[in-house]
Amino acid sequence: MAERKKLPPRRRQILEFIRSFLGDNGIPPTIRDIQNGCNISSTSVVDYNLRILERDGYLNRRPDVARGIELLDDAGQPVSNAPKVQIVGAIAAGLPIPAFSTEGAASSAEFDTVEVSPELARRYGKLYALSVAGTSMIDALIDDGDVVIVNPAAEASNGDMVVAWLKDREEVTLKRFYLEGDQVRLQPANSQMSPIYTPASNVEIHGKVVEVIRRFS
Amino acid sequence: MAERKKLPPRRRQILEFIRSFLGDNGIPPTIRDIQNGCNISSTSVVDYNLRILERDGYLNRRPDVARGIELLDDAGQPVSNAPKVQIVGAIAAGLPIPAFSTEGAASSAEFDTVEVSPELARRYGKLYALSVAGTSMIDALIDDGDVVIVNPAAEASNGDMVVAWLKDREEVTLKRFYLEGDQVRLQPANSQMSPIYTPASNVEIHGKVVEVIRRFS
DNA sequence: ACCCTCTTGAAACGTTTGTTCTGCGACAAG
DNA sequence: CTTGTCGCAGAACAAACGTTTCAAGAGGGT
Repeated sequence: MAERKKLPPRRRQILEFIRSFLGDNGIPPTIRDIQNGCNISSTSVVDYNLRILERDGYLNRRPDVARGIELLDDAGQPVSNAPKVQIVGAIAAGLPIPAFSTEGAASSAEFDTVEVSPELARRYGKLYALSVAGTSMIDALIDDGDVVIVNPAAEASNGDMVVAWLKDREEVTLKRFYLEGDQVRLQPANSQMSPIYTPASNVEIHGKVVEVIRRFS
Repeated sequence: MAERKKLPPRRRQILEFIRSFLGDNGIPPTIRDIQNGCNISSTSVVDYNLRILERDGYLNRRPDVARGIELLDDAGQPVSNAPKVQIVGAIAAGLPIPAFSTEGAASSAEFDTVEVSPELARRYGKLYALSVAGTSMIDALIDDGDVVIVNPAAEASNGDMVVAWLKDREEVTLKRFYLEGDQVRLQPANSQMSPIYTPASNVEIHGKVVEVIRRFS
């Protein structure tokens, strides 16, 4: 059981449709939803393929239950509908963020992801995440291994924690943002550290930090 | 529309049942699921009450669709099936945690809650959360306002971040736990701070910290 | 008493939806 | 050629499920 072989296009299509239907509607599709969504001529074909997908561990089916399809992940666990945020790179002392291009790579399994609470994803739209390598952000109470959730769309207001790109130093930091005339003050969370003053033209705001997550073990 | 009045017991019961059914099965219940689950004698009674619940903004119904019930939150937004963790109290310098009784209060709306990623809830079973008041945990890189997710069931192993109750001081701290003979060493995350050494009998481990969440704005 | 709204009860109806049966064509192995 | 498996097609069946209708009790106000 649960032999995850390579999928024929038809079954890949069905699986993909179930995923998107679940995302759009919050409930699993019926056999006939799948039939229409995948341009299949008969419900028996859908049933046939679902049967195989179940045998191979891609999903569970509750017999005689409407919309009884339940997707499984690689570990055979029920898949959650929690939004996943891509970890687009690591942020480290003085190092630029690799692969920052938010567009282009529409591939899904390319990056690591973190699950965030649906509430977050609802409040802000598109989010991305950065993992923090090293203790360079320790003054912002952010440790090695922490994950920072960033809202790229937002305009920064005074007092916001932002991901700031310093052009002259070619480095990224997490600081509180204050615009003072045409100067920018970047204030570490730790008030004992001194702030960075720099011309506004030297600063590129890459986003607003909305959450920091630290996992143990 | 969406007049959220006080609910009669029957409708409260139905709403509660839908919530728990959704948590247990991942899909919404049918009319007859509700009928059986709430010991109601007729489907028309269920429909009658669902109709009112929809009018008052507690849920949406997709007409003629099996399991077409969608719960709404106070803001009229679709409610997520993300697990919610109760914030059972605040943890502050030297202050005991109020209302630590994990049992007893089975009421749902009694506490504030935080949504956590389903993955967390799957890995550990029951979780609770503490909000941190004040900067007493700053040495553990935990700020004022941070929320700490705790697994109460776990046995603490050396190196785990734990919620420790110090009987003699009558206070709670977050430290890394090391059992050394019959002594316990509680090590602050900040290595510049000195650890606490105390007899094992003086320490009560209230749980293992599995995640720290910091929200901005 | 009457009228009114809210709520429950029983049953039936019709759609939605999962299931099953039979047959067909493609293709590879023996 | 025969056999077997895989995938598709069409149709019909049966269970699940939302919906509707009609009736009646419970309480409150006039």
